[in-house]
Amino acid sequence: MLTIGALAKRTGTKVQTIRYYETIGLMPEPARSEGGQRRYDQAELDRLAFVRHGRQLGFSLEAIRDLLDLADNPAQSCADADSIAQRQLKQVEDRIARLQALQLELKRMISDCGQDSVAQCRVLEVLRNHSECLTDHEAGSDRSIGS
Amino acid sequence: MLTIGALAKRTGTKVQTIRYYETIGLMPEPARSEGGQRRYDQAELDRLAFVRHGRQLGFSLEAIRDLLDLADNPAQSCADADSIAQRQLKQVEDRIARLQALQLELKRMISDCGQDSVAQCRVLEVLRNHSECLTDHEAGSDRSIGS
DNA sequence: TCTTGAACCTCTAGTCGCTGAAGGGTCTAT
DNA sequence: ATAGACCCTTCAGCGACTAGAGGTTCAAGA
Repeated sequence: MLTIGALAKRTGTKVQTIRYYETIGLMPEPARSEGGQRRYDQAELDRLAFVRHGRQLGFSLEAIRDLLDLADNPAQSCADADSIAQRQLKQVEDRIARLQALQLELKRMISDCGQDSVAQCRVLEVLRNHSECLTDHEAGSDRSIGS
Repeated sequence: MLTIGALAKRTGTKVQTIRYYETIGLMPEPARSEGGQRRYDQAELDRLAFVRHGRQLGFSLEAIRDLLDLADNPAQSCADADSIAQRQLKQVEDRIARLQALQLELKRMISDCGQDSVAQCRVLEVLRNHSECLTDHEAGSDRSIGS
């Protein structure tokens, strides 16, 4: 029987994060000690490890919820899990492409900047004039892979 | 004199976002019509364009605030603007590296999955066993470039 | 001049995935 | 018995918006 602190240490999660996962129903309500403290067993440790690993791979909590459901029903086809992973891969690839365009633009902007006075600064100039950019960098939404 | 809607359209920004920028002091309080509606001039259009372009390049609003200050004081050296841009470039490069590691892991995970039953699903298996991963993918914080 | 309806206003709350802090209670080792 | 490390709940905050409710203003057409 693990305390929440021990579970946190073993999975590299913060204590508050575990409680947060419980409030949103991603982790089950655990057993409690006499005094009301949470006590976890192996199944809960496994589940949390699964969640954390999914997060490290950039899956959203919603995606992880779906993957957990699949993992809990071992009879059915794994096509669903595959398609969730495919979607995630595609998102990662899109993000990489977008970031590489930004990287190019930033490099160009910086290398042109001779660190003169602000009046002729390339960095500021480029920000002022989008037309000096090579790419569109419209940028869709991009948030992910927390901590 | 532009209405907020016209300004939004010209800069590709949502109306609410402009008002949000005003509440956090990134955009000045504009003039108002008799009836109390916001009215913008060219200087404000330029400023908003600068902000949006900075966002597209992945700068945080804090970084943009600093860049705006620099742009407003054209006498001083542009080394500061340069270093803000350098920092941004470094962040982008780190993010790319991390995403590429994820990409590899996801690809490996997916290609091993023959879409059999969930019991043997590679995707779920990999999530269960971090030890099957090639990389550490510890992942620092990663959020950026909202649109 | 009146009316329509699109666009504007303020204010509040929600998004995602946590994180931190306040103000307490519990557990365990000495 | 007591110290102090750990645990509890609850609430607020982060960044950068986004959405909605409920009301007002504006410009154009009849």
